[in-house]
Order: sequence, then structure tokens, then C-alpha cells
Amino acid sequence: MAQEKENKSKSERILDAAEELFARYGYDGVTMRQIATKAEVDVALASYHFGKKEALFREVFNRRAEILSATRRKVLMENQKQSGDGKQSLEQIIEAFLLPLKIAQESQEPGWRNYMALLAYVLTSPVWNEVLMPTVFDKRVEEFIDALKAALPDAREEDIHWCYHYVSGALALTLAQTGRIDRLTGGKCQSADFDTAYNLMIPFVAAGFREVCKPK
Amino acid sequence: MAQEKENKSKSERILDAAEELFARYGYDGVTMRQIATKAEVDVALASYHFGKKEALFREVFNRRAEILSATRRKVLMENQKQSGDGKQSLEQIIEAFLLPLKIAQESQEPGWRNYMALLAYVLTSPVWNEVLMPTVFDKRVEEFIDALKAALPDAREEDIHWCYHYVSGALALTLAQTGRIDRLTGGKCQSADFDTAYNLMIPFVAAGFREVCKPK
DNA sequence: CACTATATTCAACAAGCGTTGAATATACAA
DNA sequence: TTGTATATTCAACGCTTGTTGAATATAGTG
Repeated sequence: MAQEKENKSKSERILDAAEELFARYGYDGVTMRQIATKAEVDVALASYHFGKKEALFREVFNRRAEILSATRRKVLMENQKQSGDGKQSLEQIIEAFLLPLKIAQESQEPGWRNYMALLAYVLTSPVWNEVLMPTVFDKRVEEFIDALKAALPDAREEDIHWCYHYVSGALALTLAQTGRIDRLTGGKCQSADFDTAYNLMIPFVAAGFREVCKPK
Repeated sequence: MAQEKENKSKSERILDAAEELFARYGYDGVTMRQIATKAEVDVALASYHFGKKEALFREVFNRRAEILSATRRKVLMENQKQSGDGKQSLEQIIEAFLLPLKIAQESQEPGWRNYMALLAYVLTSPVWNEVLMPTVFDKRVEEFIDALKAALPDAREEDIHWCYHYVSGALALTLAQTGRIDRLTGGKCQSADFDTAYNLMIPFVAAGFREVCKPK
């Protein structure tokens, strides 16, 4: 059951409203007043709780970033432990990378869907990427890359990184939920259908990794 | 040899400046005054030539969109003609899709680099995607998808579209030039290195297509 | 109760925004 | 040259922006 708006504190409502608006319109496309209106609070309250607009944006981003990063870490390590000495398959590693997003989305909390789009915004923004990605997400990526190296011992490191770059891009566009695939397919495929997007992404990128990183 | 700023008309300079700024900071992250300052013209001149700010943005986007779309069309059709009855390989099709970007970048005109980032911005923006992509680019995508269908006659249409979605994402993140891959690799891989990005993308996504679209 | 800290509202600020109309400069045809 | 259309500048408009300080409400503590 979704929580009622009245049960949430005003500062939570501000974060939720900001999350939804920033995700869709970007940092500069949203005003403090729009956020306050959507949250049904006074304009000044957002500044009182979070300080400057940029600090609010960072708070919105970090709130779920840490949750996501923590589960990502857990899943990756459990996976590693479980496989013991035996190498993990590429598919396992990639699935472990995507699993936290799946879990978050399955919580049914609509805020997570907005956050996915916000993450895509930050990932693809030349300005915000270097500001927000290093502090939380980049460390998990290094662990992910290490797991890939172990699964592809003969691969050049640069090749692995480029392949990860493609994964990251495919993922980002999925999270962005632009609605383009809906339009191009006349509704047969849907941006909102994260399950299918993830399920097909795994074999797609696994095969890509194998091809690019195969011994020459 | 790059054209001198003084050789360009003021309206061209406005378009170039707007292109660079919009690409990096997004539509709402740029003011008319910033554009005018960068173009070294009066603020009012941009409005005089292009009307509203949104119209200027559209003009910046469309200017190179039509060039890109035209060469994309040409390359795709020549490729089809050349192969005659024999099926084109996946790699050929994908290369044809990427070739116009390669060509544009090889022109050495710095404006194209900015436009690539602008294209990534529009591709990943939930707001601008549906406004700007249908008019020019979506048609070329349909042709691209048709070529893929011919190369993968047994594939489900939805699978092909999802795979194209992944290609589009990998490409978008490349065009965005966020600098993340530079950071993650300590400079061993570079966002600016489009050549490598394209060359590895081709086998990567081709293998992905084959895996996802193989007969079950 | 009174006291205090926190939360929230209200009104207003200076700064910056996109856009416009009138004034001026430039280019070009007659 | 004069006349005319286009290009460019200048100054200013009404409006919105993020942020703040003072005033008020609320909650918790003794």
C-alpha cells in the first residue's frame, strides 16, 4: 500500500516533489516554487530545510543513491562468495549489477521510478556527472569492473571499460523513460517495462562483452 | 582549415554559440544573454533572427539534423543497393548507421562535436525527445530497423526494437561526452575518442543482436 | 503553566530573465 | 545621390527567479 501524502513529513514531500520534477525537467528546468507547489508547502520551507537549490538537488540524488549503492555492494559480494573459486559467468555479474534496480522498482514506490529518470539525467549530463557520480556510484563500478576482469582474464582493460560504457548507456536510456521506444513500436514495446528491458539487456551485453573481449 | 569567427555571419555565430551552450548546459541552463555574449552580438539580435528562445533551440537542432539524416539515408540506401539480393551483414548495417556520425566528426569542424552532445541531450530528455526526434530522425530509424529485420528474418520485432534501444543508449552516452570513462580509467579511455568508441561498438552490438534474436 | 527549539508562513528583496519597440546603422537598388 | 529594406543596437518593460529576515505557529521539556 502506498503511503498517504499526509503521512509524510513536509521535508519528505519536498524531496519527493523535487525528485519528480528534476527527473523530468532537469535542474534548471525546475523552480523552487514549482517544487513547493507540488509538495503543497511554502516556498521558503525548502530553503529552510535544505539550504540552496543545489543542496536540495544533491540531497534528492544522494537519498536513494546510498540505498542503491549499498544493495549493489551486497549483491555483488554475495554473488562472489557464492561462486567461491569457480568463476562467475558474465550473465551472473551483469544480473547482479542490474538486480538492485529491479529490487527498487519492485518496491512499487513511485518515487523510485522518478529516481531512475533522475539517475539517467545525471549519468548523461556533462555537468552533473562529474559532480555526483564519483562520490557514491563510481566505487561500485570499480568492483563491477573487477568482477568482469576475473570473468574475462584475457581481455584488455580498455576493452572492458568500453563495453561497460555501452552497458551504462543502454541502461541510462532505459532509466530515462523517454517514451521513444513506445512511439517507434506503436506501443508494442514500452519504456515503463523495465522487466523486459533488463531481461533482454543481460544476454545482449553478455554477448557483446564476449565478442569484444575474446582472445584475438 | 577552420573558418575564422569574423568570416561567419552574426546569425551563424549565434547558432554556433547556442549549440555549444545548449549541448553542455541544456535548454534551461542557458540564457539568451550567455548566448549573445559568447557570439559577441547584442542580446536582442538572437530574438530578431530566430524569434523566441525555443525557436532558436529548434533551429540549432534542425540545422545539422537534416544534414545528418540526409547522409544517413544515402549511406543506408547505397549499402542496400551494393549488396543486391545478398543479405547485408549485421556489422555492415550498424556501420552504415554510425558512418554519418563518423563523417561529420571527421570534418574537423568543432561545431559537430557540440552537436553530438546536443543530440545526446535531446535523445535522453523525456521532454525534448518527443518534440524533436519524430520530425527528422525517427524516419531514418524505421529504415534502419527494416534493414535489421531483413538481416534477422527469424527475429521477433520487439526483440529487434529492444536491441536498437540498447544501441541508441550506448550511442547517446558516447555522444554526450560526459568524461566519465576518462575518470574511471584514469585517462586510458577517452570520451573524445569517437573512433575507438565506434569501432568497438560495432562488434559489441552485432553480437548482442545475434544473441537476443537467435532462433529459440 | 512558562520556556525553548524547531517548523512554518509571510512579505519582500535584488538580480536576472526573455522579449519588445524605437532608434540607428548598413547594404543595396534605382 | 535618394529611397528602402534589412541588420543591429540601445534601453527598457513586466515578470520570475532564489533567497532571506522577521513574524508566527507548533511541539516538546521543565
